[in-house]
Amino acid sequence: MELRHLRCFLAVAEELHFARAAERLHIEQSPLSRAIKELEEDLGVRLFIRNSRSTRLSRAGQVFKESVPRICTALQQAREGADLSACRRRKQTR
Amino acid sequence: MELRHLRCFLAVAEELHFARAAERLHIEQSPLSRAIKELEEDLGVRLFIRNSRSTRLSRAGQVFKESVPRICTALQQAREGADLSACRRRKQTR
DNA sequence: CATAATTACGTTCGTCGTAACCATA
DNA sequence: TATGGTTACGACGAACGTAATTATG
Repeated sequence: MELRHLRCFLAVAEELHFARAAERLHIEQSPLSRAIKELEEDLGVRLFIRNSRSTRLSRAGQVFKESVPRICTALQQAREGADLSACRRRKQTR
Repeated sequence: MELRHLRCFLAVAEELHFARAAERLHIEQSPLSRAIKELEEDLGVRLFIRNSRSTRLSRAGQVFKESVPRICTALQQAREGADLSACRRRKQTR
């Protein structure tokens, strides 16, 4: 799994539409479709139920969607924490 | 930032030695060095203080290291949550 | 001068986009 | 038959490994 997969998942989970999600991500539908497929294979679980007229979250997809924000928050906190302590250090240093 | 970068960071942060960390990751020292550099550039912060004889965490690196486990936990929970609900669904379905 | 990290360089693999394809309402 | 998702395929960029380089204790 890579963060790219999570970004793709989130877009599709929110749009429930591959074409719109792809547009939002500034990529084409084809790599998006593949990314979701890769993620599903990695997890061993189908995240979306899609027939050729509609896309909706599977049960597993719903649960997964709920946990993604926690990952994003953790990532952001890591970023900010590092940045903040570097700023403080820069202050101390001069 | 990609998860690859976090895996690399964690290995170096724990080993405090690029060669050992690389070995542990089953990659060479060279891509590892680059990955750390990329991460540092992405964060805009130096994570390790390294001269050619030793490697140690910077202040920002220490803070970052503390936040990485939270990310890993969140990722694992997402994985398990999806997997679990898929199992439950399979049970229900039959 | 030995050890540890980085840079140079060519190769390989992954990801992309275009286009053809398949499925269903 | 129009719409929406997937598969095929060639091109490009990112990541790798080997080897040369730099730096310092």
